[in-house]
Amino acid sequence: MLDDRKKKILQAIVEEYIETAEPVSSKSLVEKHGIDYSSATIRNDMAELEKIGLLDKPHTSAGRVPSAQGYRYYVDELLDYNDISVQEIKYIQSQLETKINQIEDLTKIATSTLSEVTHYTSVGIGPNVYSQKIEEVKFILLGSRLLMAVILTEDGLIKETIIKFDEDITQEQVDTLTYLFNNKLKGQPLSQINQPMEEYMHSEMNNILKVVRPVLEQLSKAINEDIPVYMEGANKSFELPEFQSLDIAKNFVNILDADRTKQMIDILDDGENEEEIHVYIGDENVDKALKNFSIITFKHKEKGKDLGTIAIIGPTRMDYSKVISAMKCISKKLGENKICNNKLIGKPENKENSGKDDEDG
Amino acid sequence: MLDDRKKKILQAIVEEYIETAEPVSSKSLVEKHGIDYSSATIRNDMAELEKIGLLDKPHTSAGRVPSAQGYRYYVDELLDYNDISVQEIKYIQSQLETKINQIEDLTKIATSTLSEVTHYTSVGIGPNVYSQKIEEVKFILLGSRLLMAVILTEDGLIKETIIKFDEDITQEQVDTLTYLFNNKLKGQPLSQINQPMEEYMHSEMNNILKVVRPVLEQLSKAINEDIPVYMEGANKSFELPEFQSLDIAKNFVNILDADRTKQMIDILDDGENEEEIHVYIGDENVDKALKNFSIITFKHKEKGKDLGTIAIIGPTRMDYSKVISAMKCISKKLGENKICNNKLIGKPENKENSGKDDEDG
DNA sequence: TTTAGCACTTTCTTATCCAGAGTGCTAAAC
DNA sequence: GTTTAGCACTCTGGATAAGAAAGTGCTAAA
Repeated sequence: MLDDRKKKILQAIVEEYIETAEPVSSKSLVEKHGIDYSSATIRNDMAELEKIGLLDKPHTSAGRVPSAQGYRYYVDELLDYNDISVQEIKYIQSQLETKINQIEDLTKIATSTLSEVTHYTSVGIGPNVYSQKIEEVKFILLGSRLLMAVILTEDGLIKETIIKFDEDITQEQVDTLTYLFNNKLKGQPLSQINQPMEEYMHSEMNNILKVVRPVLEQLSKAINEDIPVYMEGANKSFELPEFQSLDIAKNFVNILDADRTKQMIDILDDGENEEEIHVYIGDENVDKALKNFSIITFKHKEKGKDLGTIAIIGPTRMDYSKVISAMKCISKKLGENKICNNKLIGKPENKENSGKDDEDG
Repeated sequence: MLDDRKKKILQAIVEEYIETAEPVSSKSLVEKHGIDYSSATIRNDMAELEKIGLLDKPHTSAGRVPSAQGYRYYVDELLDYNDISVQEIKYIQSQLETKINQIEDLTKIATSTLSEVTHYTSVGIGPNVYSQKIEEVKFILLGSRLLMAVILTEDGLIKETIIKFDEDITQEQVDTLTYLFNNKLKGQPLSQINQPMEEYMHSEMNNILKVVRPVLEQLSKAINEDIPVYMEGANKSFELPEFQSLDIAKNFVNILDADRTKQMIDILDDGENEEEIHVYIGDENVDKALKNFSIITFKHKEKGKDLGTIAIIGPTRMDYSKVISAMKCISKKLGENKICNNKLIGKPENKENSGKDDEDG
């Protein structure tokens, strides 16, 4: 355990470094942070903090810089969760009050709002489709060879995709399809849409198989590929001093581009069971390419339903306090509004009757 | 007009510079490019080419570098349109043979293929929705307060959006809606969806107005916002030597991020009437931020229908020859396949009967 | 018209020096 | 035992200079 003075020193160094990006000297702590000891005393403490691994030294005659562990200690023990101004709170609220029609839109808005408020790069991904359960599948004939499938999940997610056939299909076939799919798939998770269906269909109705197969193919393709990814403020990161280093800048672009989808989802959707906000500092990230970056994720849930994940990616010298405060503010607002419970899929709701919360059951 | 030797010199300088990114000396032209004159002679020619404005000199004792005008001359007069290997052609063909269900998917695939082949950053945008004419509008009730609208255009574009209501709506209302919209909008361009409709509806049926208004709002929102933008290989650009300059790198990120959508569309959808491939070199670009970059656009058309635009963005020192060759190859393949004419929207087609081309009319 | 030759210019690299900033340690003060 | 003043030591970063390398432009000759 650190004594109070060491805590104060560590906090001051972290905050000063986050603000200035310059190594922090013992003298500046006395002068700017009101730590009422001589610089020599502070130097002794700094040496010890370095020995424990909470501080680093770029070179002998430079000031100190927080290590990854130092940031970790700061985040776990010293953080201020209210580092957000009234204006910012109001801005967040106004943004999230926009009328939205789909959960994905909400994730998108939250992603850009978060980037606006924090001035960091944010990435939002849609909810984990795989585990969601199917409520209904609708098929709409758009042309004689063109079919649209709309999947509604119990969590209120809507996913549509288009299937093109090589031959004409009839409304009758579509009706059979609708019956079959709903009969078999209702209540099943989307991940189940692959093999078992085909087998089932095979035995069930042989003559409709040529219709079923392309539908299945396209459905699983849509489920696997179409997880929406939103990104905001990639350019903001380039204004940060650490992006003077070409290597870091390159690395960053590589992370965001290319397999950003897969990469991110793999990383972000990892810790399922714990708190809604997670902080991964520097080399705590599984991916080695992220060793100079920190990621803060926020999983948007409502009554246990996964509604998407929003993340901030920035240098390890990140304003953790600000980011986490903003996330908590967004989280609170989302919770208050209840804009994204299953009323979104159009179930009747009694606006004025606030007496009873009609849950399913 | 340039004499043959000067042309040869200009071409050699452009190509050498594109390859190496280093100013080209008179000596290297003799040694590496088989121009059979002494370096002094070449120097004289180079001085003249510089006087006409086709070459630049970073400083007195450096070699020469093509100016924007120099690249322009090269592109207009000296370009090789077959700068693409058999393997690359095969790769392009294999990529474009993937089964696709929507025109947008084709644009997406073409965008990534182009980036793969050229190693530059490519951007693809969907067709210009605004001018497309409506073939049919379908409404599907997804829940008691949730309506999906699907717009089919004459060019085979499919655009769907979701409208959420504050009150329950009935199938009857939806039917009326369908009748009204199709009656009024068929054959109209999408841009017409805004005011006139509302006025019409107003006089027509007063009691359905509360349903019509949100539908109109959401439809025009969808039309205005949802022009898909695909980007591929942003990270590839960062490997180029010009991206050592932080300013250029920053600029690039700014162009691609933020208002990339608007910016790009404004720039790319400019020259309507001319050829399908356009080259904008350095300060030829309207946007000043692009003065260090060149953009090559390729408008994908079929029977006069706009099916999207694909662009390559890179430094002015770009392999124009390679990019244009690849685009022509993609263009040819797209034309051969006819995968994206209006058969895509499911109209019957006689595969074996190649006798008559059934156009509408 | 072309070319050999050479002076001139500019960049790039390397070395050296010096000021500035900050630490670590020792010995004294509290 | 804790804190502090003082000072030697270390490392960076900017300025300056010198010399090598690369290329040009121009002149005079082929």
